[in-house]
Amino acid sequence: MKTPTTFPTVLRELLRTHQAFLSYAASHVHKLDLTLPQFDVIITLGNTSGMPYKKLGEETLITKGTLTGVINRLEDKGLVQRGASETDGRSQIIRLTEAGKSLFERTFPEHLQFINQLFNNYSPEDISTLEAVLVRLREAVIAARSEGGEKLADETNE
Amino acid sequence: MKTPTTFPTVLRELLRTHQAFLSYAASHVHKLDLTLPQFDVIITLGNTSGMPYKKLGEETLITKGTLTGVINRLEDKGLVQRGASETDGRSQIIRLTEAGKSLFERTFPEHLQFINQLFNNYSPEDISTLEAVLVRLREAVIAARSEGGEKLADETNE
DNA sequence: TATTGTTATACTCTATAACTATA
DNA sequence: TATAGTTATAGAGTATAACAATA
Repeated sequence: MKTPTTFPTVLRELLRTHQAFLSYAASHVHKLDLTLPQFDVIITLGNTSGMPYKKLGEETLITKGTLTGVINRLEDKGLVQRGASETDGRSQIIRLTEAGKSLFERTFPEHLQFINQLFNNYSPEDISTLEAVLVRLREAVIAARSEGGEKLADETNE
Repeated sequence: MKTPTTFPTVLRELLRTHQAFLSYAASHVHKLDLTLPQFDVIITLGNTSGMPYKKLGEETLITKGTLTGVINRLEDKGLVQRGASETDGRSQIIRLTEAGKSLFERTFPEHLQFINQLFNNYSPEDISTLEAVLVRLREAVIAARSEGGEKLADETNE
């Protein structure tokens, strides 16, 4: 009698939707010969004039050791490039190359089209509701994460 | 002038929330010495009396070659076990061991508590809205996936 | 012949920690 | 001393294809 009955469904839906979405997104991205993290870097850099390595890691949630490899592969593909920072000798600025920009501009609308298609039968209100809910959800996640999650055990049986 | 302005925000939110959620969920699950796919298998098998290998793969969206490895590792940890099918000599039934059940029962409520915490300041209406939106979203994803995504190119430049 | 699951291969991501070079 | 990024290592997931056993 400890397990609440209100939330399991949302949890399941959230996880399953996640999975379905990620799985489809991955197959979509693979057609571009990119992995999900690689594509993430591309769209994060898209419409910017580049950003420091460190910031890129924070935005994409890719840890620094991993990020080096991801960027290397994108560099090998000619999609991004590293440049020195003007202000900090330790820092690297990562930006899209022309090829990278072109890829971004070609694929981002397509990606939006894909999303668009998913939201086909949603009313504008549905969309703004979803958006609002997602924003709050993310903030809650981030808050929970920075609390270290120790609170979890506290109230487990209530 | 091609990029619509209505959906990018939802897309960003969706992706970022995904990431934040997955990232936190992963760190949460790692405390149990499990990976996300492994935990996925555990909760998929939880509250069931086991299911065929094939069905497990369909539920978790893990492809068969990969699933063998995931199950092997869970078997090494003593959390799941394989059994022969009564009706089909080719088929394997995967179920939780006692240790696996105990883990599930211990951690699932905690997981719910984690989710619960995220939805702390949500009204029941918010939750049912989110849930309904997620269900529709997933259905759309699945529909899009089974269409093979070829439609994507069709209307890309409009 | 088709299907279930395993094996094999090659690549990518992940976490972690040691290391360098700048600050 | 602290920070930015790289390098090294080991483990795990991924896609793909070839394979064995059963249907």
